[in-house]
Amino acid sequence: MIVNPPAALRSVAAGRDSFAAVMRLLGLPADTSAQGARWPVGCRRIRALSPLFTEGAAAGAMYLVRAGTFKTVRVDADGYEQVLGFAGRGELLGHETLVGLPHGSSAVALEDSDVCVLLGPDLHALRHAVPAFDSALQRAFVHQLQHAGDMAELMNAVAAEVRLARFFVQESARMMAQGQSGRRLRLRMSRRDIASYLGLAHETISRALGVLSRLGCVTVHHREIEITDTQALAACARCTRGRSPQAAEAVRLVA
Amino acid sequence: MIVNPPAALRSVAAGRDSFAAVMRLLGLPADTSAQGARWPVGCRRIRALSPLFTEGAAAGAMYLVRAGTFKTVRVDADGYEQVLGFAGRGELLGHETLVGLPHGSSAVALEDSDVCVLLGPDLHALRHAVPAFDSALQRAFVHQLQHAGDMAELMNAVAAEVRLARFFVQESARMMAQGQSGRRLRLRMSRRDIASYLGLAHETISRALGVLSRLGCVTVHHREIEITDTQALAACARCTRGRSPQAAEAVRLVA
DNA sequence: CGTAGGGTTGACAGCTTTCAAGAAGTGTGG
DNA sequence: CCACACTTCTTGAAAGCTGTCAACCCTACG
Repeated sequence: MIVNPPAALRSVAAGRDSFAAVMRLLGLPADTSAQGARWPVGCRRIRALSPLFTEGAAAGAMYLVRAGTFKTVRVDADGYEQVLGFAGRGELLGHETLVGLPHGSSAVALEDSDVCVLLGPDLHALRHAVPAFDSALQRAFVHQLQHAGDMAELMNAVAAEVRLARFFVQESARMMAQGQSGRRLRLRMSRRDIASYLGLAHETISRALGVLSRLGCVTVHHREIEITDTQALAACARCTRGRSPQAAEAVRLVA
Repeated sequence: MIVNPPAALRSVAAGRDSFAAVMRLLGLPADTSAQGARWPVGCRRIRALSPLFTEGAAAGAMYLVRAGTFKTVRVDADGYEQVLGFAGRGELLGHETLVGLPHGSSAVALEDSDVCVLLGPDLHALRHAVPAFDSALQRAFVHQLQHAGDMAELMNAVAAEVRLARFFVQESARMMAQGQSGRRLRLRMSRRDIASYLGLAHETISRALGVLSRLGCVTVHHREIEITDTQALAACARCTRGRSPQAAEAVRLVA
């Protein structure tokens, strides 16, 4: 059942890891005695700004982020780059592999990153051989589907600061889910990426950052965001329509 | 393995169907001799405007739409109703059931509808017993994940007419995927639902309809939409930033 | 040292939101 | 069958926010 990786994968392989490591990354008990635990899994190192896979290409493997961050993007008919989401440690990329469809989006590394490579054939074999893995896969899918709802929530908010505040809240939650503090966000993506993700112009992101900063919600140093007032940030994120009264005041004071 | 449905389900049951019917709805060959083909499947009839399930409730079953249309909605912290999507014949609802999570959104019938009920325990059993069913489920998940990308595309467009045009294009594609003509769209949802789905005010939907109508892309009669110029509609849907020149002209002529 | 890319800020035009009112369709009860 | 109430849809006008264009600062890098 062990498959030799195709030449394209082997040439960039950065070593091998055991399947047990994959299970750990998926948040499962690392039962090294379980079936398939010793199954060798290929790894790839992707340099910053390099693509892991490209939209439209045949999906030969699914990837599990071991370290680093990726953005998934889709290029519109008129050449506009739409950011669909960001993936960090423990998240899956390339789910199309499971059903033999081509990749629906590209994945680009935002920093030097490491991924585990789950080849298509192995994927099916492991899913049947290791029920816990299958469950984890289903859980990851459901989480991603719920994330789609979160995205709608982001776009639903009309005011720019509200969208940005919701983005920070979601990122903070993601950090905390990984056991980190959640008060400090180190953004790996550019303002332009955030803008594309939130459906705004990148200049608007700058301005919205200024507003949230003036509100006392966050302090901004380049790409380091510190959430100084969780309550205020949450309050700002809560209002769906228009701006929050305080935010309007903060804007008025500058003008 | 056959499970008695809980009383809550039994009380609204609208009959039973065979598992082969489920397979057919999922686009699989109706191999009545296959394992599990005779497995009885409960059905429910949902009246217009009634909920199939509610956000936050424990997910006891997954549902396959046999007839009718549903909208999936999530209520924001401030009470605003966000429409996440629409589901028609052959589409799945309540995927959280697979992993034992509560429903992340509510599903409301837009017209009198029928669904097949796939109870949680049965789901797991069938997935293992019938590989083709498992594959179909994975395929449905991947499709839904790709649909999340389409949604980002919708929200990404800045101009209201462009969003609406993309919505029509997607709806038309969905009709055609079901073997229908795709030129006539019978909208089951209100303007307000479309507005929520597209992240716009419902008044803006009315105005955007007027623009597309004046452009000759579509003709509007209440909730009946006829696509009169597929090319022009696609052209309008294509431009990501701002309005198309023709659309701007159409708006200018009125004023 | 010069270039390139990322980030910030300003000014203006343009589009959407909001508030408001009216028209049109739907359903119920007498 | 009609009248009434109710919801949906449409249209108008003003205010406000974002997009765009532009200039500028800063850092990284060759």
